Amino acid sequence: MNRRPRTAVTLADVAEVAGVSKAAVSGVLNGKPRVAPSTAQRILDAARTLGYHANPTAQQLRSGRTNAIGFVIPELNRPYFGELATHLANQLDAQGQHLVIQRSGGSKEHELAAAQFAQLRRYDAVILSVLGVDPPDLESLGFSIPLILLGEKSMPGAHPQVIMDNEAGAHNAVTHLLTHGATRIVMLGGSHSPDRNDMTRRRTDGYRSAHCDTNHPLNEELIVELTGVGPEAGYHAITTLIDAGTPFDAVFAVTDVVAIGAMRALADAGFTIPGDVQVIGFDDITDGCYTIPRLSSVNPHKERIAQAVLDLIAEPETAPQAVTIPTTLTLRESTQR
Amino acid sequence: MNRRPRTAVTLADVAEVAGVSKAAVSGVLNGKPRVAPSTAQRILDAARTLGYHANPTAQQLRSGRTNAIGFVIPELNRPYFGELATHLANQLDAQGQHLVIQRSGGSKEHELAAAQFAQLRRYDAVILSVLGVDPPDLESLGFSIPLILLGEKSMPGAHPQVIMDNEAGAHNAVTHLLTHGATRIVMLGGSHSPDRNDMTRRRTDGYRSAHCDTNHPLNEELIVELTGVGPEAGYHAITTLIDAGTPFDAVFAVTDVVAIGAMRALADAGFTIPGDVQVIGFDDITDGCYTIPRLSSVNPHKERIAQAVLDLIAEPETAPQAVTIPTTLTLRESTQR
DNA sequence: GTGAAAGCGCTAACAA
DNA sequence: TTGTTAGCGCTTTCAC
Repeated sequence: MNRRPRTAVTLADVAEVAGVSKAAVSGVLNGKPRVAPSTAQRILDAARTLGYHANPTAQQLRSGRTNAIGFVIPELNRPYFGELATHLANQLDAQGQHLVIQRSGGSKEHELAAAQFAQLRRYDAVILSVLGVDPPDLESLGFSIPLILLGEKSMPGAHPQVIMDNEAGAHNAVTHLLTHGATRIVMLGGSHSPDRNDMTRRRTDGYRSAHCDTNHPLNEELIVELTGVGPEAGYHAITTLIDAGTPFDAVFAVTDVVAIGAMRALADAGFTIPGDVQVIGFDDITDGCYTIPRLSSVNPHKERIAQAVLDLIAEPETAPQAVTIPTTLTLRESTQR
Repeated sequence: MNRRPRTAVTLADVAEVAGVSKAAVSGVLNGKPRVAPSTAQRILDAARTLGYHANPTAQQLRSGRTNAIGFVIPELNRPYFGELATHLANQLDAQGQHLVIQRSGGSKEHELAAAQFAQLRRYDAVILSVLGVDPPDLESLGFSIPLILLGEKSMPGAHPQVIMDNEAGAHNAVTHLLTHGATRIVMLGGSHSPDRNDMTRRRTDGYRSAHCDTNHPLNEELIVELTGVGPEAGYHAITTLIDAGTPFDAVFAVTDVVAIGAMRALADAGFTIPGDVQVIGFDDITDGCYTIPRLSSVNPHKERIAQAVLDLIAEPETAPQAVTIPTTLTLRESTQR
């Protein structure tokens, strides 16, 4: 009478129909050649007839393995992460795994953290884009699965990490501007507080060092903090700057998305790009190839980042603790030649 | 000797330290007031001291519940899905659930389907953006969890669905163009084959009916099929059209992303927008507010779609089988007033 | 108010 | 070559 325990067909059902043990069914379905071909065929037939599908939850509880890699990102609608995720997913699909994406942001940071991090134990490994998460937080969570940090700056801790060379990238971009006629460069989305250790801060450091290395004066008023990460933040900040009468002849935006908002604000105010104002973004997203003018940008080499992450996952111990991926500068139409 | 079964702290460990049963621990941790306050406190202390985190896999196997909703989308770097996912995630976070995103596309469609759909059983419900999945496929998968279809056209089958009113949206957009000076409108990303039943086809239907209803002649040569879904596809198609000398005075693009590529191609060829050529896209993505000129678009009301999906998940049976969300037209700068 | 026991569906040892 | 057994870590009756 318990042929249908709930609604789904279980492995036990298949075993019963095929007249074999559950172990035999499990073996055949997982490609372990433990039984005679005739038995295997009988099992396969029974499974198909019943419409059996393995319960991944039970499989994981028993075997400890999933074929899923979690990727935790701060926002779901950011082109940079979308493109990076695509690279990761392509590689993982090819090796029979799959990528699963979750958002870490949302309303309150830490409230989510507690509940959400627990859920990450469902994955074989987790790629975590660190923003507000501090090392002590991570340790206190008692992470038992491989965790790869995708970050801005080397963080002390026991987890391997792939870090983008933010400072060098920003340095190159700003140096290019300074050596191509710019004297007053807005750092759009920069950071004034020296205690922060995030992407914003790292890129501002590069902005500063570029001025220093080329003996250009640096105006703190040109380092503009942003309240958001979307194009509207860049648009609003540039509009405010123009309205205030602050002169500038270039914009280095913390991300391409922000740069796109900035370019719109410049166009609305009647400035030409790159004639009146040059613009460089960061991330080299695809959208930048279709803006008017096409956006020059710091290319973080997402495909290399993805590869480095997967390598780190593949070789848990032997790999170096922190891999830094260098950036290059992609010049398009928003900067002077 | 089996105090540490593996590496993680289990509920049994907490029970032992607190000197209570596993049931008591489980109850307290799940907020079920079954024990005395003093006992509860002891359990909480023990859990914190040991750094206990519940194993979600085991919880699910036993209780059948996750707090995760799966969202399966065709590509990871499409703004429309990113924005829709953000709406869904915002709502779900607020009610203690979380959204998990996976890609259905990738290399081969059906090969993935088999392995991947099985994994979806890990979720309480799955929101599936249907593209190449046919109804028979779905049924054969023996889905045992609530499945919401997010689609273009009502599909026969047992699953509730939220459908975008593609045809009406396209009809409105094209009618606007036809009544504002356009006579030769390119349907960029249209479909010639009448047997398809996808988004492409639905929007082309609206394009056709708009011509018909307003007594405008329709040129099949202006219905251009695309090989991709990114801006490069729109860019390439428009460039080809211009090179071929095909005259046109408006473009209705199947998505905003394609429209953005088209606008770039028009600019490169020296056409003004909307003076020489008007452009309307579909999806009303945020990026459209920052293009030059700002992009007019069919607004599918993603927040309403998200709400409808969640309503359908919340009330499994009582809800209507298929909900259609109407679209509106958002006019910006890429069309004539 | 609390504990004991019975599994959820599966896999990995060990027996046969 | 195959079947039996013992759990993975948790929730949930049911007894006390």
